[in-house]
Amino acid sequence: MLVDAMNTTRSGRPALTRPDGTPLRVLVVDDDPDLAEVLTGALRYEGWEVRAAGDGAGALTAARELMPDAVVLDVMLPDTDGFAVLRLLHGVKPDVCVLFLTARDAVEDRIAGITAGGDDYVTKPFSLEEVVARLRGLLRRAGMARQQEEDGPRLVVGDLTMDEEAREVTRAGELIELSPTEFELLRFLMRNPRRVLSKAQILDRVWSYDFGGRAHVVELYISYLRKKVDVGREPMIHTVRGAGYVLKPVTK
Amino acid sequence: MLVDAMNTTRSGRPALTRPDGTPLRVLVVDDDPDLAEVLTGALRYEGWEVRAAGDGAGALTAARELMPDAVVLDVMLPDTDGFAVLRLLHGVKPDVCVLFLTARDAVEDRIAGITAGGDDYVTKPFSLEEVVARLRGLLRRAGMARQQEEDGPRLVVGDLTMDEEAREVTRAGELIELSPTEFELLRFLMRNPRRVLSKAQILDRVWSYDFGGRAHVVELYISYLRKKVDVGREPMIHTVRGAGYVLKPVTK
DNA sequence: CGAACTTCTGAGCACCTTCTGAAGCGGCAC
DNA sequence: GTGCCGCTTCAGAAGGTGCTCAGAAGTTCG
Repeated sequence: MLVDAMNTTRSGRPALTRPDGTPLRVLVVDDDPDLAEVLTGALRYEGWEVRAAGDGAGALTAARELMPDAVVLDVMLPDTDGFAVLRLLHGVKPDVCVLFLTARDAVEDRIAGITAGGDDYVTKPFSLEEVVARLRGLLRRAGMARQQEEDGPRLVVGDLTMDEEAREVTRAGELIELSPTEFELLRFLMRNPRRVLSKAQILDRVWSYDFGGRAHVVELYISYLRKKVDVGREPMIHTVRGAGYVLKPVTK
Repeated sequence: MLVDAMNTTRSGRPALTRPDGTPLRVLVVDDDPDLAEVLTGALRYEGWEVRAAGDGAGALTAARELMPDAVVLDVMLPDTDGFAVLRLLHGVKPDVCVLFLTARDAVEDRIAGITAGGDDYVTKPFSLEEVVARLRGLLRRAGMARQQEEDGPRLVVGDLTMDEEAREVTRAGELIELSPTEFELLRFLMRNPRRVLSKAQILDRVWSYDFGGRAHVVELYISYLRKKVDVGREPMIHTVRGAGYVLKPVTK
């Protein structure tokens, strides 16, 4: 029963689970407590079991207890560097997936080789949608996740489809080209179909956590999306005045 | 079921397996822990079962436990040299394949003698694509691997084909001449069709692990490839702004 | 030893993306 | 009907990304 409750995200969506149906286990390692808190919250929202640690030593202890399927790991830690932690983690659990967090201007330094093993990284500042999407991708490719949806890495709402790996979006079979932000916004909408999403919610999920701008950008990007997704067709993106936006399959 | 899950690489590609369908077993022997870690990760990503050792003694112990199909062996080890280890390994498992890792200026004549026996070598610094490709070739030639794909050492995407052994590439039947780096880049793309590959991923996989340069070279080599592969034809190499590159068969 | 090739760097350019501000539109309340 | 508020759209600035060219340095091969 407990397991059953944890099989569902707090948002009501079916959760991505381990093959045996229990929740995926994720360890968050970052020395910034605020950031760790935000990440932890977002991953719990996905229906996953999450623990946090603030340094390499704590990460190792936590990993031994939790035996996580994946680790979200800041490259810059107070006591050690990410590469050493990676080695230790692989010692604890050889098949663990790792998503590195790294500063934008530090991209070049020690990322070399990290993506080679199938692991991935995200540069700060990042959006929560991106972190979650990367993590889902990692877990799916590693065979650690059981796909509850039918067709894997493909999102489908009505005649609108999104292949996350190929980064391909089609409506009624027609290919649609999207900029990175447009793509992420649409992904968020498609992962929450028929649910009204407020501008604040969208801003929190799709834009980086340090974005100072206003909700106006959301309106702007919705209009961009409509031009590419809805133009000349029955609209799927709807405005709910005073509440937000919804993506719905066309009903007749 | 477990075996079945392991028959697939983490990237979703069908794995090269042992004749009985279980994962190939590879032992990595190198005294540089970072390098061993990267190699281990890359080989696991191929869907193989991997163990690592840091010296000759460790290698022997690990070999007795794992009974590997292949060994990736650094010629320079702290306690002994690779050739002595090789003799010991042959004592444990006479038919084991060996891929030597050697410094560029090392004694080439001794290596040459070894390769006559069917084994192979790669000079440091190497790219992971090269190590993986050599290993696949070794295992295939030794009859230790069952090819899950139909036609063995030949990659096909749309009307583009690559014979890895002959180093021959054709598009629509026409022969295309490529430089070594161009060839390896295209191989990586062809082994991951319809998947967006980031520049960092490409850099990690196709360029040597000690390459300090920037992602700019990837753009440059993509442009070289386009000139040879896509020129005057329907393009197969596509740029996904802000994400990376994809190789796709032409769709109409 | 020289020629051809391969690899990589740097600079310049064009285009794309993102975001701001301002004007326009439309529904809803009064 | 009128005015207000929320949403939409336009136009443009600023910065970023990717492509290409030219050339330097290193390598291979005859």
